[in-house]
Amino acid sequence: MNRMDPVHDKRDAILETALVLFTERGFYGTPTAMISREAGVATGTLFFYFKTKEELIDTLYRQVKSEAGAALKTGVGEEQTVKAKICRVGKNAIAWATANPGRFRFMEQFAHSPFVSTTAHEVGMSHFLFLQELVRDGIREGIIRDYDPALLCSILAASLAGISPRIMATPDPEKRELLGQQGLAFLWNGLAARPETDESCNATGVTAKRKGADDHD
Amino acid sequence: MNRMDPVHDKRDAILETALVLFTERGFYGTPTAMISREAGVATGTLFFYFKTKEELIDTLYRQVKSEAGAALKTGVGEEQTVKAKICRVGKNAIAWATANPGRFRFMEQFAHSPFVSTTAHEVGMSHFLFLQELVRDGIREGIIRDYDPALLCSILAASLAGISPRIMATPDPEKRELLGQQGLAFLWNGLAARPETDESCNATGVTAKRKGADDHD
DNA sequence: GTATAAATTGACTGGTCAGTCAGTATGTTG
DNA sequence: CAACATACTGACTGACCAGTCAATTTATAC
Repeated sequence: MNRMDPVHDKRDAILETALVLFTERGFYGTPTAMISREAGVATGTLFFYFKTKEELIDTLYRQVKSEAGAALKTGVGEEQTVKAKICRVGKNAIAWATANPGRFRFMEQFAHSPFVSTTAHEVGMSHFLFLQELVRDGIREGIIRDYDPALLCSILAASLAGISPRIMATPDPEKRELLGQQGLAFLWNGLAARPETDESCNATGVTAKRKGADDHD
Repeated sequence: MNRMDPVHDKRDAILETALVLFTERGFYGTPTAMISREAGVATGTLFFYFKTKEELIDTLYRQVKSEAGAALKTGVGEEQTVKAKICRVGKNAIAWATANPGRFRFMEQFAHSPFVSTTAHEVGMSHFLFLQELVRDGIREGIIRDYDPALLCSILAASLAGISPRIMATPDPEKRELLGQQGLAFLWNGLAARPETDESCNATGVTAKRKGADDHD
């Protein structure tokens, strides 16, 4: 009986419920009794699977980070150029956040929180190291500015985290598409050694139109 | 006796202590008794100035956000062009975060936290609305890409928040300066309708060198 | 079927903590 | 001085909650 065993309905229910409640009410704002009740299990069951409440949120954080990292990587291997690869990652990021708003908000909230252990934060980071490699490749090829790769990655990650909520809050799918294109165009032009005046990521179909839906707000 | 009265040593001590403890240990992780003890006042005094613990963190959040907003604005009026103004804001942001790491981390941690009331979050946002106006001006002048201004501001804010910790973690002042220049160059090229290949913000002395200190890490 | 282990239950407890309150000190005003 | 208000104190309390544990059910092995 180990973690690989796929039949742990109650364990999964606890994790899923905790994700929602922690995001809505915070860590200490959510009693373990509430988690177990909502998950439909007894209080003891929670502590059977997770020694402490901290271990629960740590597991959750690791899981979500790992999922997100995997989501960002999908299809990157198929792309030929560094630019296309990075655009793919960007699109993946926005798509993942949009499809998993709960998980995205959980990460957002606990990314800088002291409830999650330092090691969990470090393990979480490790899933995004491939981005740094990608940036280094781009610099080597002369297609990305010769700036500090770690800095570029931080900006990239932070920007994607900044773009996503804006897109998630937009109901109209066309407007969403447009915002996504604009956001990615911004990022690519920030990175690019030879930035383009009017379009970006067009090889993969992401061409940021001037307008489209339109200025409001 | 009101909030304008400058002599409230104990109130100030409570706020300052709470800022540090909340950042280090989280909201529910910090008992009010610990705050009052560390601040050198009685438990009752804390509840004399703040009806509840929530009111304390709300006040704190508003105060820090307002301080940060004011810091970003300094000297912007003196600058002539939109580009110079935006670069000024960027430099101000990095300088403020570096000079006030405690406050920066507090904002970072509680920006997405449910402990801070919705209205406090809204009031906090309002201090940064001038940035959006700046971006609109730039678009009108044709110097900034005609993208959604709110989106551009979100990216700008998120990126600055992403750059700052990296710079704060760099001990060597020269390297710091370089990273700051690179970060601002990234942002400007993301925004600019006519991006520059090799430099940015040079009017105000922020020219991002190719290398300088160097790749390590 | 019997034995052994894993999974699950929920009443219970020991400790913690936000907030109270009755009282004291420190002005301020007439 | 008396009367009144503000500032401040710290022991106390009622509620709440993480984690325990003895007992029960379910699954697996022989």
